[in-house]
Amino acid sequence: MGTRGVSHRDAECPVARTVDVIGDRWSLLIVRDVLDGIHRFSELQRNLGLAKNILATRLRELVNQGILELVPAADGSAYQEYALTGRGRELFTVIVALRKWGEHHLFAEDERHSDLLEITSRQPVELHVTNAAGQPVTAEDAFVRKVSEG
Amino acid sequence: MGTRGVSHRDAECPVARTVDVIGDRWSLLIVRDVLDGIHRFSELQRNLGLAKNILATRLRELVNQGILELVPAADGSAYQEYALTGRGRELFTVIVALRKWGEHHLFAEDERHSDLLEITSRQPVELHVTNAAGQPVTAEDAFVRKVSEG
DNA sequence: CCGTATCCATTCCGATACTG
DNA sequence: CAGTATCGGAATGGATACGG
Repeated sequence: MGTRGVSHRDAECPVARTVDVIGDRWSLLIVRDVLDGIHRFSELQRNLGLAKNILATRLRELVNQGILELVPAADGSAYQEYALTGRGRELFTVIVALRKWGEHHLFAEDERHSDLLEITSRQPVELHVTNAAGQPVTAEDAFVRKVSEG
Repeated sequence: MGTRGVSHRDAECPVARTVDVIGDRWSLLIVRDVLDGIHRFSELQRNLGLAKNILATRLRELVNQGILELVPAADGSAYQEYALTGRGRELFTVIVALRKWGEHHLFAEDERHSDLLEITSRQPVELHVTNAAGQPVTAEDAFVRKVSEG
């Protein structure tokens, strides 16, 4: 990631830059796992089921991007573990958006999936696109203003 | 996409399924462009700057996934163009999440980027993760309940 | 436990040429 | 205009062996 660089026309598009940073097959799943409390290399490897060299590469890139950081292990062991930075933690919204879309469109009626719940209420977390007044905004209600259009 | 299949442990995770469907380098950018009103093959190719064969493959997969569909060209020409299905249009929230994160974390202070505005108010669109009462929920306030944990 | 080094297979991508 | 066919190179992924 980050090595390819966004195409010329996409230099000003935040979507393109984000995809360039975390738009591969593993980065978002790693972030998801760390958000879920999986911090150790071996746990990540076991849970994701990918080869160690690939995991090591992705983790290094995520650290380089300032999304993860290495911190002393919480259990007091001699090792380090991976934690989200502030920037990484804010990928929460991206994970939630992916999750909600998948829940709605990639599961059959009778098929069960994991749920993202608020800890206190134990009710599902919601995601809303709104205007400044808090009213819902759909794709049809919005447009992209380019930089050149001031 | 969709050919690799989610790993065994991830079968119940909507995030993993979504990444498996649209988690490559081009699909989300194609969806972004179609959301922005770019519907024709040649326009997509020019705007994204990718080879025609790759674009053709991606478009075919997105159609197979029920995210895009071919419809008669709006300008009355003999050709067809690509339009979002309902399922595809709902990727709007994913695009907004990617955009917002990119705006905040991948642009310097003095660097300009395109903006996503509500048409009527011309104010930036907002994204909120909330509980059922509409109160903000952060990553620390939420947890994933697995299917096995009923 | 947490990686790195190596090797190989597969996939992905870009450029080009071609077709209806 | 909207693709398909082909080819070569690059990136990615997986398995295994090894080291601090």
